[in-house]
Amino acid sequence: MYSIFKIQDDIKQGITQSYKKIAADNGIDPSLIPEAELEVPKDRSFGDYATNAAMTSAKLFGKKPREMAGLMKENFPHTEYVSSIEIAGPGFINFKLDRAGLYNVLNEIDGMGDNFGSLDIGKGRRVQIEFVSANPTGPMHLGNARGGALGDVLASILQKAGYYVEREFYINDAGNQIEKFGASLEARYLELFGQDTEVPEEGYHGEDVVELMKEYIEKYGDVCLKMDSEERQKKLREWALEKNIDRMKDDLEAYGIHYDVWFRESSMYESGEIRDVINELKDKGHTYESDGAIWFKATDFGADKDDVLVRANGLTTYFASDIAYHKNKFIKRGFDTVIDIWGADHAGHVGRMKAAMAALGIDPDRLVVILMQLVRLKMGGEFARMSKRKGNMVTLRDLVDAVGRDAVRFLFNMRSADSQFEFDMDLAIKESNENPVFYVQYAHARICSILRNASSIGTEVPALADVDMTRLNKDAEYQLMEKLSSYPEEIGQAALRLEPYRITHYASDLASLFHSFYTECRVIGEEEEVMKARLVLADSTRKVLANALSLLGVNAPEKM
RNA sequence: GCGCCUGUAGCUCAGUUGGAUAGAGCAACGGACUUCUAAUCCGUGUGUCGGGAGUUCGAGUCCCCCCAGGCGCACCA
Repeated sequence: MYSIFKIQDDIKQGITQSYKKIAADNGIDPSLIPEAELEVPKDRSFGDYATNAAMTSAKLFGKKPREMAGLMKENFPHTEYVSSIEIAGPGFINFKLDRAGLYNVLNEIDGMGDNFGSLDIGKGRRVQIEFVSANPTGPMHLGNARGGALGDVLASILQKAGYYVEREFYINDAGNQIEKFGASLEARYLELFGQDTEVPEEGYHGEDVVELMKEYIEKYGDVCLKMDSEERQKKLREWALEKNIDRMKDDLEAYGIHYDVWFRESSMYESGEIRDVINELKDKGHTYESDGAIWFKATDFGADKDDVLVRANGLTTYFASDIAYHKNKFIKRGFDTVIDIWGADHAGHVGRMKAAMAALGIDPDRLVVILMQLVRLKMGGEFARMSKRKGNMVTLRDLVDAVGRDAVRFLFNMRSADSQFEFDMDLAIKESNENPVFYVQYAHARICSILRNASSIGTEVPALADVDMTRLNKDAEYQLMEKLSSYPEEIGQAALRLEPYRITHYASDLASLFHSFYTECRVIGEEEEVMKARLVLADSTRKVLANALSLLGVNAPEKM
């Protein structure tokens, strides 16, 4: 167990003991007492930890908050880590820690290596996280880039927290949009042979479709000219889909994302799973027919409206596929929890999907949908309107090429999913030197530089047993150690609350404390014992920075 | 019209699930390199927390009503 958790437990137990004693003295039923809550005071000069326990329990004990706090302080047992207790404000109890307890973190980092920060709160539970899942009808856009950064890092965090995690990409390679894609391909194909055709109004008008057909003609010439339209579209569609899927894989790999599973919607048509799930819902009486279509009664399960499973023309909807897909995740593959990352424009879909899960007997709480607010691109001081169908968009690939993989991943993980993201392209490219990611990477490179210089004068990072850690006694050093020791807690928070942005913030904070330490405390050239202790501290910081950056999928350079 | 998300410093955003005097980065200004990387550090200030009412010892945070922006409200995905 990490020392930070031991210390917190220590204080919580102290509070509980104190409570019990006071309860006994006053004849109060101890089971009524609320559980102690620890918090970190906003102003650290108050102490390392604080509790509002006296204020929340004052009423129960029939005392004034400050009086209650005084009693609790008197009855607080002696513990290993707490060095002083003070009462302040309306009745806060502030705890200061014995700073020697902080040195433990250096041992933990040394002993655990890359596993430092790992937790077992997941207890091996199986989590699937599905993200990006862009239509294979063209290149991926900025929203996909955001979803990719969020999903990939969240997956890493959950793994670190002890969950079994699979990353999955759902390929919509069937259905209505794919038909339109085929029609668009055909139009461009014929157009390239001089025929007078037009891309359908609702089709895909982007230049990438033309490029695809040029490439196809280069390879296969006019073989599709003499086919009938249906066959031709099928041929072109199948070829283009594979092409696009391969390209998405390449682009995502370049972005640092690797999926465990690429799941095709079409596979569920072949296996019959879509038909089966529709029949299951029918059999259970959760459907009805209206205007020739088959509807799912989502409103029976709390959704705000029903939705169509089978259209009047006999074709199944995306919704039907998605139900079958999620049943596959939960039932066939047995995931305990499924996390989907969707754009905010799919918000209306959430209630109906959960309703469908409930109808299938799956606890809807096991499906967690993270709604990501949309990304707006600012270029030349204006917000660009983008559309895949119109083809006037900046792609994920463009972004990664222009701004750099590290910066893009870091930037997208700086904000919570439910804030809108304004991506200023000009700023990202022009002023990328002022990007926060470089600040963190620079801290890492600086440490590496110290270690190199030390090595060049014959000094390596010493074994911990040979180091007098009490030589680390400056404020900058204590603050750095405090931050290092809070890393596991930060992982836990990020995992439980599904908030990857906590890790970018943590990395920035840690880098900042290191830069301050660097300015205030020299390493090389100091007295031998001080140098050794600081080498260990610097190296520990380097390891944790690299650890956090690796969760983010961002490089930790040794030189910059 | 209804539902979801958002509104906090000039800009971009945090705010530990209701706690103490509301924070950080950027931008602006002033300092700091003969010494381990100045992509750095130190200092300076700015808030009707969109507005109004309410809940209580205590509200940026919770309830209600408005205002503004984004996204939905398809036999599209």
